[in-house]
Amino acid sequence: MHDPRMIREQPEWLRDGLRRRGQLDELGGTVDRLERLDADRRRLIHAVEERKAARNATTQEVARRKRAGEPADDLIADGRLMGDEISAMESELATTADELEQLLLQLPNVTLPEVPEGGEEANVIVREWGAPRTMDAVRPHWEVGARLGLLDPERAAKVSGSGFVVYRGQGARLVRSLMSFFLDLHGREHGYEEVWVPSLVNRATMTGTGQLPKFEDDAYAIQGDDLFLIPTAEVPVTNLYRDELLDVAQLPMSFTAYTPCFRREAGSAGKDTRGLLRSHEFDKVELVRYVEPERSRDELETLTGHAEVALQRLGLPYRVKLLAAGDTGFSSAMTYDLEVWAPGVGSWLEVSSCSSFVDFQARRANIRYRPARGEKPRFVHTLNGSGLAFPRTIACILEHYQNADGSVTVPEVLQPYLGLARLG
RNA sequence: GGAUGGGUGGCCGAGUGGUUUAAGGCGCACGCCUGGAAAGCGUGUAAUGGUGAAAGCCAUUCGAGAGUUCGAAUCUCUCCCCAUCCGCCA
Repeated sequence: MHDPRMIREQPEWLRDGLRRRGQLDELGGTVDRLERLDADRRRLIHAVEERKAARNATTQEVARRKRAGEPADDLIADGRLMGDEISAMESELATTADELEQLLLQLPNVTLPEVPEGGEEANVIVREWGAPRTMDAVRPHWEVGARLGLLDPERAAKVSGSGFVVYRGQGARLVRSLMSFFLDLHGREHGYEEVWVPSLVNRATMTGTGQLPKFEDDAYAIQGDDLFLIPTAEVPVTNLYRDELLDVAQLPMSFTAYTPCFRREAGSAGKDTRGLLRSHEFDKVELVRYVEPERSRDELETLTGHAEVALQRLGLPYRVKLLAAGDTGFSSAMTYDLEVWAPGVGSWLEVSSCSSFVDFQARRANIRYRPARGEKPRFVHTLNGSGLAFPRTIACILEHYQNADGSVTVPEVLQPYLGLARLG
């Protein structure tokens, strides 16, 4: 969410942000409407507060006369009249403020100046690491997984439906190994505090990070309890400090968490769903940072670097893609995707998305800090990124490390966790 | 699921219709004291919105919403959340 003050102070900045996302035609009218609503709102506030100040003065005088034993009936009648005027104007104000907020919640974040304009065709590969393996004689991971008994898609469909995964035997242990490896890497080496958080969260939490109200259809809701299954650990972890005022000495704060992630994937049914490419439930280790505003740009590089180390240790060739404005998520100001080459599928798979949200989430979630004693509280900047998502990482391991005999060499860094050098 | 008790500023906590314009404490800042420090003493210390060049002024905010009233932290209603105990239970 944006600062309402920005509507009147920098409406062109907002319009330009929408233009760069390619959404000016769609949402430009909203900005016009917001400008009118903001003017109305301030006019009403002014009028209401003037009446309230007058009523307060009257009320004080009534109190004084009562104590002095003097009659006050005339003032009480005045007060009643003012009360009626105030309620009329207040209800108009409430309508205006409510509409303003609803519209404001619909506007995406404005991307940073260095983010290229346009849609996904304008994405930029900023660097590459490792040598992609050719597709010759490499089977896709679902075939490898079936042959080695790592996956059981039929029974997954039976117990849950399409879009769910059952890992078995060495496959199940591979999942557990990744969880330990990623948490150890970020917790012990990169200095993140490891946290273990609920997978069910309330409505306020989902609103704080921007999943609600706009994307309610994408989330699984729990019948009868107004709770939601988290789509990512970003949601509970970023909301740990919702409605808190932090001391500047606490910053930066960084957390890493493993959680399952649940996504309805409404609207993407049938797209890239083979094997482990896209499912309704998957596992992920997430990185979340709370930082001072001045540092958030640098911190995005730091966080992205931490996610990259995970891929480097696994020896998987990847590329870093800076998303163009139109491809950047609703809440994000700048996003790098990490994509790993999957030689069996023959495409780059997104295994991490690292974003700076600047103050967009902190404003919604009301996470502030005091820069120095006596100074006004400011919103922190929040960042997060996957470090990493498991299923596509597993897909790439099964393809990149595939041997001619159908077995798969376990990346060296995972061998102590898995207790195996080879799958199959 | 049942019972009881709660939700007040950065934190703790008093407060049952009008000097609450939210007491007091902790923490913090500054000053006094001191060789220096601690202790002690004194002073100050909420957020948000509106307005203003600024100082300031005005308004709002005591879990949320609605109501009663000239006036609500305080009374009424609805809802949410938390704690403890009981029940159930991995």
